[in-house]
Amino acid sequence: MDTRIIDTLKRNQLSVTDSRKKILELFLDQQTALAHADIELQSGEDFDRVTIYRTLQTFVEKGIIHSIPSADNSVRYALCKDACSEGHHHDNHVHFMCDTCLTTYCLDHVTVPTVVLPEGFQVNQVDVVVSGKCLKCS
Amino acid sequence: MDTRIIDTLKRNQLSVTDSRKKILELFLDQQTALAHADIELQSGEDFDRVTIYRTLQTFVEKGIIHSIPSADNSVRYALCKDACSEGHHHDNHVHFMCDTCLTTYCLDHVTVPTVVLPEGFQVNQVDVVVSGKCLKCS
DNA sequence: TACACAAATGCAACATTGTTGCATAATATT
DNA sequence: AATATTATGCAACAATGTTGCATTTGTGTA
Ligand SMILES: [Mn+2]
Ligand SMILES: [Mn+2]
Ligand SMILES: [Zn+2]
Ligand SMILES: [Zn+2]
Repeated sequence: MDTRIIDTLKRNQLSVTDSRKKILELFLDQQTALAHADIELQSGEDFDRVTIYRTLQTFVEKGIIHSIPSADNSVRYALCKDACSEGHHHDNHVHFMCDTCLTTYCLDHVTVPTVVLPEGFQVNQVDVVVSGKCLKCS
Repeated sequence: MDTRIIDTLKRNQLSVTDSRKKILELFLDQQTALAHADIELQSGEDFDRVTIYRTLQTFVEKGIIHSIPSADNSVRYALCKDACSEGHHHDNHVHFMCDTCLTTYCLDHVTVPTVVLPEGFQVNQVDVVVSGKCLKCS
């Protein structure tokens, strides 16, 4: 059942450990984004905070998850569904954060628009974060 | 010379205090965004950290400055140039954050595109944050 | 200008969040 | 099974953010 989890870890040359399996499982179970605090709470068996920080960092580097900017000093993370790889993220979809319940969604089917910048600015990545009321909170 | 500063404060029913004058001055002098830490450093005369937090919060509420989301857990702030007012921000321009020098720019002339969301999502605000290399770092 | 009221500041104490080094434990390789 | 490699947990620390309260400062009025 967790072959998908193990596969993902191995494909990314990561050793298969309890914390990595559990944290990756959380992301797979969830269709919304997770903050560090969410993981700390939901992981059940408690891993050290430091381990969670390091695991998230590793997953981002490997292109397993991507980070989502926020205006409230709490970055969230979500699974990469596209073909992201080490150092190369291609998650160009829009994110939605509910003002009420703070749930953050990856809107995989809403792609980020092209933005034309003034002369001199070199675009690396475009993040679009929409806030408002989600389906449940309307 | 600082009549503009005093005017802005009075127009927003804020009493004119040293810290508010100084912090607002910093924003007026600067064309880029400022994080809490920047203000603490640049304010010269040292105001208590708490005062800076509260001043930033007040300025955001009054529509004097707006906050800019980031993917690195450090929200930045910049002057509102549009007609923002208490509880009603209208800063619908794109922001640019340099990966190299971390400077954050308000691209006042680049307006955020319209984003069409799936059924059920109610849009309140759209934030577009572009990262890459700025003019100085190219 | 002096006074009284209202509001902002500074301080202390605390909470939360994030970072680093290192010994130990777990995993992968042979 | 033995070894080499890597991740984990712990401790100690740094940075960031929050709250209550006494004191100071600013504002409107006498
Ligand atoms: Mn996403
Ligand atoms: Mn701006
Ligand atoms: Zn919601
Ligand atoms: Zn730069």
